[in-house]
Formats: sequence, C-alpha cells, structure tokens
Amino acid sequence: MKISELANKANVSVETIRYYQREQLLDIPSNQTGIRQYALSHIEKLQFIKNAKLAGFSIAEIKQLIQFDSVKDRTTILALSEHKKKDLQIKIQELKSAMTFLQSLVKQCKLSEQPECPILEGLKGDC
Amino acid sequence: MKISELANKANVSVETIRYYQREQLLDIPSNQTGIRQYALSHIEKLQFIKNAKLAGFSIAEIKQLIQFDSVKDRTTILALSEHKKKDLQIKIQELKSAMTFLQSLVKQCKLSEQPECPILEGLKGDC
DNA sequence: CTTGACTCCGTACCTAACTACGTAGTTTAT
DNA sequence: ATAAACTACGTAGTTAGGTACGGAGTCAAG
Repeated sequence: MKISELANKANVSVETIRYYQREQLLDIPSNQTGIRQYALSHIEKLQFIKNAKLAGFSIAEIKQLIQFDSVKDRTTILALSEHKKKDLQIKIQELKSAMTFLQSLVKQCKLSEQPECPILEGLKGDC
Repeated sequence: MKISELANKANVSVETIRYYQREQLLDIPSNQTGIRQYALSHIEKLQFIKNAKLAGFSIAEIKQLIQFDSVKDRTTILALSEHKKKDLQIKIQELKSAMTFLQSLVKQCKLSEQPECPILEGLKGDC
C-alpha cells in the first residue's frame, strides 16, 4: 500500500501522515525501491490516533500512549487519563462561564428599551 | 501615566499592551516628549477587552466590537453575540463528548480484571 | 522513452495571542 | 554626569496541529 492509499483508507491527508511520522507517532517503513510500502498496522495506528484525539489527548500525549506497554503501564495510563479528564472538566467549566456571561448580556439586550446596546455597555465595567 | 503603570493598573503586561496597539484595539497616545502618556480611558478600554475575552470573543471580534456604535449597531452586536454563543455551545458539546468517551474508558479500566489496559485497547478499534 | 502521476524530503507557512529580543532614546537617582 | 531603569519600536520566536511548496526521484502507460 502506498501512502496515498493509506491516507484514503484512514481518511487523513498524506501531509498529516507525514506530520505524524515527523512527530514519531507513526513509523516510517524502510524503502527498498524508493517508494515506501504501508501495511494494515498503519491503518490501525492511524485509527488509534484518531480515537485518542477524540478522547481529548494531544499529539504529545498520544506519542506517550503509543510508547506505553498495555500490561506494565496500566497505572500510568490510568493516571494520565484521569488527569486529562480533569483538564477537560476545567475547559468545559471555562466555556460554560463564558456562555453564562454572554447569555446574560444577550438577555439584557433583548429586554432593554434603552438606545445603547446593553452588550457593549455590559462589557465596560467591572464584572 | 506611563505604560508600565497602565500595565500594572490593568493587570496585563507591557508587551500585551503593545500587542493590542499593533492590533488596533488600543489607541497609541501622541508623544510630545518621546514617552507616551496614558489616561484613565486606557484602563477602561483594557477592562473592556478583558471582559470581552471572558465572554469568549477573539481579539479580531473585540476589534470589531470596539468599532461598533453602541446605538446604531445594536442588531449587529446582538447577532455577533448570538453567533458566538453558538460557537461556545458547539465547543462545549465537543469537549463533553470527549469527556464521556474518556470516562467510559476510565471506568472500564477500573473494573476490568484483564492484564491489558482497557484504555489502550479501547482506543484501538472503531468507535 | 517520454509524459504524467505519484512519492520523498526538507523547509516554510498558517492561525491566535501573545512573549521575547535588540537597539536606540529618555528619564531618574546618585 | 553617568549609570540604572524605563520606554519606543521593529522584528522574531512560541505552541499546536497541521498545510503547502519545490525539487528530485520513481513508476506505469502509451
């Protein structure tokens, strides 16, 4: 399988594959002829990367996950995952706060009869 | 007020102030002497920027907000805010999905008696 | 046997929101 | 009056996760 076929099957771009190779998330097969050949295992690894991204892991963290041993490093992996959960929780909370704040401004804007925009005015003072 | 005093009072760095000036979020006072003098209005503008950031607006959007007229542009400002609310909602949903996915993996990991880490294994297949 | 499509590789570019650096000028304290 | 501290300004670097480009090599079809 050549790189473009791998890209198609894994539904990522060729450039993304090359980026993952540079970041050492994906091994580079040796090339006898000048054109590198890819195997099923590469599709699987790309699927792993996509899933890990969906779970919120960064490229650097995925690189770690790949290097871990599924049996020996269970506690480490669990700890990393719990930590990532906390990060996600914090980010969700931050966004929710932004939402609440913005929502209150929008609500004021819809109710207010004054000529000045309550959103703009509401952003002026101390919050 | 010199720039470092403004920075202290607004609780941002001097470099950040200069960045906002470059991005035209903050006007640059004319300098008679070579050293620019800042006024209370600059503290207020920085407060506005900080509040708008808290509400989820980007620097580019804040630049727009600043240029709007509080009376004439009410509908535009409201529309922009509603759109931003949707963006926030989408991001929150994405992060919540990541959380849910990760939580299910963590849970499996805690319950499982197998030697292989269910988190790592769970990231392998199709999701 | 040459054209076109693909591949390899290194390097540069992209966005966002800063942050840091270097040089030159200015102000303040001693 | 001179050194330390501060200011102005332009430019470059940072992080994350890619995306794009350009030149050289390779391969299959006609």
